[in-house]
Amino acid sequence: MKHFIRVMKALSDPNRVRVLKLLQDGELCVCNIQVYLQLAQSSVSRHMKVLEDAGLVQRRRQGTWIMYKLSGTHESEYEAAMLSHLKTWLEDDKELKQMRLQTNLVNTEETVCTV
Amino acid sequence: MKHFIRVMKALSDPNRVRVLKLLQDGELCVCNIQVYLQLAQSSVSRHMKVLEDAGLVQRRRQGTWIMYKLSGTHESEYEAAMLSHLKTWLEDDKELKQMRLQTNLVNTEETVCTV
DNA sequence: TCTATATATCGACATGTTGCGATATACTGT
DNA sequence: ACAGTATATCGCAACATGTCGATATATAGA
Repeated sequence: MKHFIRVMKALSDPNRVRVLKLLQDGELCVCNIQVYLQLAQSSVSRHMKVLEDAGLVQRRRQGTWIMYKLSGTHESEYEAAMLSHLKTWLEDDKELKQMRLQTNLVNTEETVCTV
Repeated sequence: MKHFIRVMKALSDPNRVRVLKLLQDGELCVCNIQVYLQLAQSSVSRHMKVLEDAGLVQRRRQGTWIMYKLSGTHESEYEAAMLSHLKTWLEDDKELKQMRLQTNLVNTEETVCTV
């Protein structure tokens, strides 16, 4: 029950859902995510910790960057199922579409973490 | 997005998840749910409102009782998918098992809303 | 209409969450 | 070792949530 609640809580915040949708297009570092969410760096960092604790994202260090991606291995079936659903859910969301267009732009600029 | 968040928030509280698991065994009125959750009546009532607003449960009045059951028709795919998952999820939870055993007991006593 | 029962709503309080800026930590390159 | 960059953590304020008791509302039956 505890872990299920943790996953549901992680998915209960719009900004965290936005991150998960962004990560569907590929790995991102905190500094990039910050640009899309328009939040303070400390806020983004905390959201990412919540997502990681829920088993929804994985991190790896690449120099000074921390790269986040959707979790591939799953502690429980909850994360796997929810990440799978999110691939199709919210695809029509205008705000998310707009945000992900920006993702593509940033990914082609030199500011991206192309490691 | 708004509705998705509403569903996730509704599922982010252990007591509300307990209610949904209880309702898998059949319709229940607030007074019965109150017994299982061991909460004040006003608290149960508010939890039920959250679940209803999320489209997860349906209510019908039967005299002075309000009978709640898992929602059959769904405004969005989120509720349907989550209710479907919950049928198999958390089935091994000891605390939930214990609670649902009590359900069976209560359902055979005259205290039940056998309408 | 009056009483009893079931449920919903209100107000208050404690706790949890989200946001921020400031600061600490970790790594890179010089 | 030092400076620069990226990320995490801390402390605080604002807001949301969960709980309760008290009260309001709705229905059934006398």
